[in-house]
Amino acid sequence: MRLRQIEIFYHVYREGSISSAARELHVSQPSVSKVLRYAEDQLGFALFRREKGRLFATPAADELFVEIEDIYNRISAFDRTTQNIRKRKGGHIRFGVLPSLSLDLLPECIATMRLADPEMSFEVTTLHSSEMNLSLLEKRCDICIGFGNEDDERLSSQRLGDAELLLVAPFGYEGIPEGKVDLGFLHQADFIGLQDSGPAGVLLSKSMADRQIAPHEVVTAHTYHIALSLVSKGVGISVVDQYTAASSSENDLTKHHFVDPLILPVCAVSHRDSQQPELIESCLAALSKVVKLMSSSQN
Amino acid sequence: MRLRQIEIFYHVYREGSISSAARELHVSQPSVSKVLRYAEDQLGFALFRREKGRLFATPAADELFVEIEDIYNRISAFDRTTQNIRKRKGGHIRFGVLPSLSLDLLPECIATMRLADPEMSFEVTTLHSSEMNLSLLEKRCDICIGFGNEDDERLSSQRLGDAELLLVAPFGYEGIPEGKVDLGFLHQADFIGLQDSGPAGVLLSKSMADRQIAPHEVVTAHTYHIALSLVSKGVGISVVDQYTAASSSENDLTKHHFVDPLILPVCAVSHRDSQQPELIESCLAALSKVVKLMSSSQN
DNA sequence: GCGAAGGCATAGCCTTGGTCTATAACTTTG
DNA sequence: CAAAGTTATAGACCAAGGCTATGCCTTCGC
Repeated sequence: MRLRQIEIFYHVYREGSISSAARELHVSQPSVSKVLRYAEDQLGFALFRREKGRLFATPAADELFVEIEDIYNRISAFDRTTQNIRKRKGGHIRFGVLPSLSLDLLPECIATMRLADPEMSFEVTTLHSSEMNLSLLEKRCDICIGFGNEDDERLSSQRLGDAELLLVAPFGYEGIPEGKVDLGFLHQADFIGLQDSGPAGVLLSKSMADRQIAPHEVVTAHTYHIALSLVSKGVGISVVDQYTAASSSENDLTKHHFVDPLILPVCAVSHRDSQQPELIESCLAALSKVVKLMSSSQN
Repeated sequence: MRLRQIEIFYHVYREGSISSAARELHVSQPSVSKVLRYAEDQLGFALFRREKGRLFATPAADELFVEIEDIYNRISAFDRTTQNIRKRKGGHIRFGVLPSLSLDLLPECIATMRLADPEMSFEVTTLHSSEMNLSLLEKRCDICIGFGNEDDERLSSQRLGDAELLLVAPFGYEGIPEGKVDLGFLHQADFIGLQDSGPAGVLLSKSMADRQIAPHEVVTAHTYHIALSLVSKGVGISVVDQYTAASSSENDLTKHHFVDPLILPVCAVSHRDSQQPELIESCLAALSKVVKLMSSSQN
């Protein structure tokens, strides 16, 4: 079936009539009539029964429409994408970024880059650490930003700056010292852990294991949002990176640095043989600048 | 962009070369070359850079491919559907059925109907009670089977038979009487409830509320499978319909009728103005027969 | 360094999908 | 019974997309 035939079937089915489908598509009625008829010939079965000069969908048409509706919507989306590409003046970068960095760090970076070059456009997808490499290799993204390094010959990684893990506790949580907190404070404490938290989780677990610190994990949350909400409700304390902590809208919690800071590299990873190396390069430079600025202003 | 252009772009991108895409598509190389060039002209931007007689995907091509890959897969699926329709000899019925009826009752029905007419073909989707009406009205299904009646002018419902709710308990659960059990047995018992369990849940809650029976709901499960697994592990007791109980692979549990049986109608609902009323009618007759047979053999 | 092999592009030709206008036939409605 | 709506057919036309033949460029092996 040709695309035009799919398009016409879609409209005729929805409108229930050839004439109004033709009006909707801004073509003549015989044109639609002929294409539809031709499509049926090719398919080898009827899509509509003609009765008393009216159309009635056959069971086969009902069945096909279920699939076609979906295809049609995607093609419309695709057409919009081509329009966007055509209208673009400057470069276009597709970011893949950790959910925790998507609310604070990346918007800040994009705002800055847009100031430098208002013609540029951007696209942002949130990804988990484990999805980033594949996404870059399949060229679904141009730059991924996360914690930690790539592990693939075809990718190149650049350290943008550091992210520190902070202790977050409900406001007025008892026993928290002024100033910095020792990691040992977590021992036996009611703790809210994060499932699938990638490099940040690995660093924290490892640091605790080294010193044989074992918190009492009362809840394992699936998102940072839930974890922080639980903290602010007094369920327990937790440890998250500084960007997550900063972007949180919860205000019933306090943030604390550790005596021996837990530092994660914030890295931007990109494909080595990008088709637009200068553009990527300038983005990475801008990102690096913004991250350093944000880190210093936060302390 | 034409469908043929999408197809050709898809293969050229994947193969990385016009010639091998042409071989894959069983057409000549100049043909592919020309269509691709034409597509680029229409789009208004290049999809590939030609360098030293080789092709290199542009960033725009990377971006479009992400969407096209998906569309292409769906069109392939659509083509398979049209092939299936063309090859069909007898009728075709699309069932929408509750998960709990999909493992035992419906397969039995389909087996019986295929014996009666080996030319018929079937399609089965599992749906929740709340989705059935919409699915019928949008003609995504021909017949839906669930507990309870339709509530729409355009649909017609037929009672196939009854389903009884049964008490399921771990093997050797203490205090269960021989023979039938009173609903009051549930009072204060460790109970495994079902979230979103539709008419069955409504009937049970209502019966319990009438008699002020309040079990201690220790777990709320999201699927019958999990609930029955929990029961067999001794976590508590539960109440499910007879078909779910019959289809369960758990063998560490016992099933018990209630003194005052909780009966739900098993109903088949279909669209009033179906395009194949005789077919639907004969299916409903067969369904009704099988359900009655199964009910009697189970008791 | 040169010929062979393989990649892409162009030219010329043909088939067919999809458009139009004009017209006919049939149904429903006033 | 005419008016207005529907679908179908006929004939003309254009462009999308297929083919063969050919040429040019790059890369590879001798």
